[in-house]
Amino acid sequence: MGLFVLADGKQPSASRTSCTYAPGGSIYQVGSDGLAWRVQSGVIRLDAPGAGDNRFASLAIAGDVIGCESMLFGTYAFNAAALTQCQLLPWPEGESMPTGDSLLYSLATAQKRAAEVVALRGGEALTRVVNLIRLLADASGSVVLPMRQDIADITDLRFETVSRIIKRLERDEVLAPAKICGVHATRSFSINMVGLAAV
Amino acid sequence: MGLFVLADGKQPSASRTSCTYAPGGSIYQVGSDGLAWRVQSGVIRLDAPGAGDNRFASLAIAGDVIGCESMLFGTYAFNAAALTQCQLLPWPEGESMPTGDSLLYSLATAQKRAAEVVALRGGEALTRVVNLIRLLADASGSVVLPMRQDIADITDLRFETVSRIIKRLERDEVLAPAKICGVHATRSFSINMVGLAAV
DNA sequence: CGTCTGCTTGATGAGGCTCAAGATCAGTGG
DNA sequence: CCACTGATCTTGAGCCTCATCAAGCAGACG
Repeated sequence: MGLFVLADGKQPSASRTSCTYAPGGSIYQVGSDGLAWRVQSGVIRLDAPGAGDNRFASLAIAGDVIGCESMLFGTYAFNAAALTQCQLLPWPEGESMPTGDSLLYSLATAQKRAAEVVALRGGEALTRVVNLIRLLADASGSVVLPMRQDIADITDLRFETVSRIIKRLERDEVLAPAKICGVHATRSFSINMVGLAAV
Repeated sequence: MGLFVLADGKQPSASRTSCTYAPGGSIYQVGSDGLAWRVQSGVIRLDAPGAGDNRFASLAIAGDVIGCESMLFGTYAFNAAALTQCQLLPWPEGESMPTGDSLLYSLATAQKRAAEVVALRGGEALTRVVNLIRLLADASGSVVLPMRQDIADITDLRFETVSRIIKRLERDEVLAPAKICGVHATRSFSINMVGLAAV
């Protein structure tokens, strides 16, 4: 945890540097005002506020832009929370307004991401969890997962079911626990890519 | 396929007028090039092409912009098909490039729609179908539904399950069949709003 | 040490899937 | 108008996946 750890949602003093959030930290709340952000790393959960509860609405990962509705309406339309450690950069960079191309790119990315999230909520339970792992894995074959309950919210399963599936993937040697300093031991894995493809 | 070929083969009279598609008609295919469109009325299904099959990716209804990725990449990223009779207008209107505000608005709308579609794939079967009906109903309390199979793809249920649920809503007098000329008799309903709210 | 949060695991059963048969609907041609 | 045809919708019976409930375990932290 360094200079820009902001699990409480406060804004950094230097507005053009990236900000880091710890797992579970709230990034912004629906109805409040603030900047739009580009995700540099990590996984962010967007929720639509329901009657008292938070309904999972979407996922944002590296490259996605979140909170841009505040540029149009003045306030955020979702709650955003960090599921893993993540870094955000104010968006757009260097200008007060985004260019047309930049916006178009964000729109296309948002639609692609939405399609992926929709796919995570269909088909068998095992497939859903495996597809989420694929989405969150980095190129080097390691992955830091959100909590079981968050995975359950994303995939519309129960956390017990998610736990059983991940444990099964461990036993089948598709996932191998990989200790990363500061990350809960049950959430960081190295992936057997061949095994994952075979599932 | 030409830009203005309608599902029934007719051509529109002028290029800036809206174009109509019949239920089941293909609007565009992934990889082909063409304009972006704003949906004026009706329901459109976007699919991500999989291995031979079409995986449901998202839904577009009145007000949504579809196909804008072609403005950036030159080709469409999804297959689009009409689920009910629908009208499209080339987008942006009157200009060669959309304004920043127009794009921002489309981005915000897309994210809101994505959250709604995600919600349609979680919770109990009855809730999912009822929420889809709410989404598609017009202000006057009538609704034209897609085919059972398309509803099943959207909600990640089986078409038999969807059929049972809609029939149950009819028996509970939440939905009343409403004959509309040219629409399949099993897809057009008037809604008992009080009954629907009570489900 | 106790407490709290998150994870694992077992037993049980209900909701929705599967398979199968028939009914209805819309279009076509006699 | 009617018969025919293919597509769509309805309904039943049986079964399986996953939800539910419950108990215990593992780390983190004061």
